[in-house]
Amino acid sequence: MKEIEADFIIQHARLTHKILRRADSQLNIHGISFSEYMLLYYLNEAPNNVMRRIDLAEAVGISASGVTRMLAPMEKIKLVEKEINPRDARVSLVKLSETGKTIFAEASVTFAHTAKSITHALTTEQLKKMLGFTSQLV
Amino acid sequence: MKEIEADFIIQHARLTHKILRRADSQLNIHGISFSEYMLLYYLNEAPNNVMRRIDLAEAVGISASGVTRMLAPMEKIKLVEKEINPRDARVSLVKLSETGKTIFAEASVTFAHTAKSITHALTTEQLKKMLGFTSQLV
DNA sequence: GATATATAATTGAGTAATCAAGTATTATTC
DNA sequence: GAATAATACTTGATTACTCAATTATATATC
Repeated sequence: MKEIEADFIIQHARLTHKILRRADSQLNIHGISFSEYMLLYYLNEAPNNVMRRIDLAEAVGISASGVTRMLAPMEKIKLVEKEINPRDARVSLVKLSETGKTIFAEASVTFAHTAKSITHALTTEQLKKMLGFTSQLV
Repeated sequence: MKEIEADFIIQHARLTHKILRRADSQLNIHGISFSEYMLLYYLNEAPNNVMRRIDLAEAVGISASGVTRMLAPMEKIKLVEKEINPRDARVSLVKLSETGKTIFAEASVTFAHTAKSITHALTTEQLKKMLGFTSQLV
């Protein structure tokens, strides 16, 4: 008797690689990687498009130092801007710039297309169910 | 109106990071990473515990060169062995060693535990359904 | 059966992440 | 209110990959 839980994790990992390859190569057109897209995604959702770096790390699922390293080039090409938190000088806030918003909007069209092509085997109903399950595990 | 497909991909990626962190830190006890566990997993499933490097790459979801780089240390500690394919000299086969089998068996106990702890929010029935959906996307 | 094309694997160079340690600031405790 | 602990972030060193190019072999085509 096989363990379904372990099986699920293995299959999940396989799917991850497929998604990553596909999304990365498609988003490449907009000059961003999938991780960068995710980062922009969370900034776009955030109130005032501002987040603390540590919360961004938590959201995207990478380490604090990973965020620092990812943001450096994104700041250079002005996708995001650094802001100070007057209440707490330890914190360095990240804000989605106008350029960032534009790029994100454009990339989102591509991403939606990629997402649809990956999930086309499932009906909306099935996908909704699956998203519900996934959310319970995150 | 939000795109459910895109949402699903984002949630999937979040779950991936959670799984990876958890699995890596747990498997660490056995001296292997999650990718190494996956590699052993596919070798363990393979007939005669032998696979071509390129098929291993495809299974695990990394590049051919990634496999070469991953296997080097695993060969050194004798988890796997190199074998020649007499029919095709381009191919270099990889075989799960006896040590590898033992380590994999031990790590599988840990991994099953990790997998259960990640998926505990879902019933077996739900998980079965989710695995079915995931398989359709891979 | 020689030439062109395809396949399997490796290697060099580069990138993206990690962890551990360090800095700066804020919060807690006595 | 001084000392200790906690938090947010950055940096150095390392690791785990990637892609492009290379080597070696096998297959297809003319």
